[in-house]
Amino acid sequence: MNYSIDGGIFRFNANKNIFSPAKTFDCGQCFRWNPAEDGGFKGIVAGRALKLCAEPSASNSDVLAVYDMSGRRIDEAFGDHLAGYFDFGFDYAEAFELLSSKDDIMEKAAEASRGIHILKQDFFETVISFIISANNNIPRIKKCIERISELYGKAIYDAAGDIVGYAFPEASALSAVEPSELCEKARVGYRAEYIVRTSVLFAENRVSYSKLCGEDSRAMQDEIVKLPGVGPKVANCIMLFSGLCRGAFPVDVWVERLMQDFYGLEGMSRQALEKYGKDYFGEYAGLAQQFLFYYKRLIS
DNA sequence: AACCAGGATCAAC
DNA sequence: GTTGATCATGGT
Repeated sequence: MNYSIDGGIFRFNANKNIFSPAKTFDCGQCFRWNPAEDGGFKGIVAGRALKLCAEPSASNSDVLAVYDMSGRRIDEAFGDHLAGYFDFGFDYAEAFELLSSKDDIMEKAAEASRGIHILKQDFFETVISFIISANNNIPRIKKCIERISELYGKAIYDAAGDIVGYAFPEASALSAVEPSELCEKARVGYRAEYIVRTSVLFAENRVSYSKLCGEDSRAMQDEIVKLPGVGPKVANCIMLFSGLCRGAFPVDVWVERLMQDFYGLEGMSRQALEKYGKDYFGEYAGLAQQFLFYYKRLIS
């Protein structure tokens, strides 16, 4: 194990691949983490409002502290849950070395992306979030998700009894919403019907994380693309960012461009690029995609 | 005012 | 199986 945990304080073994909250939250995989005034981060995970300490500096690069919004440490059980959420059990150093040896571009992208982790996010929340992401931009995606949470999610309170945030809604709650209402109030546009129809499938237990996690990645993707509003790109995002499959390789406009610019792959369909990425980068293709995505946006 | 945003869907070929 | 118009919204 490359970390220990005590009362919400994570201590890492000193190494060059120390977890970077800033990069991890900024690479487009999650939508409910935001920078705090003091350099830390605030976010909602599993129905809890959390505060992370500032990005570890050079002087204390081995510590990460997590608190609730009243400044209290989180309990042990939730600390274990967060260790899974932040993917602290995975050997990023090994994956880093493997990918860096692929080519010079990936080596640079990996170096720039050092510290990015692939979060294991709640399956239903990830599905709905990336349905919203289709043909949309990140600031507006975040606004839509916050509005949906405020409208249909449970309120989260601090020690003083004040509301400090809203959990992402249960499938049963979203499944009962009228699409026209979701469109008007949450401003999700034509995606409203997809969101409700998909939520119904979850509420009826027609699809679940536990049913999918045993399958191979092909069968997994074939099942997930059946969800309304979910195509190949969104399905790959769901598999990657909910912890189902590290070999997923989402191809969007950015990846399409960078595969042209970085690797000279012109005139290829997104489906062809997805296959190319999975074959070329292998079992950690999803991490490679995140490195390239982060690197491309960094230098653009 | 057109164009774009971490695309999906349906019809037409 | 693969391509093209269409989709609602807000920012530039």
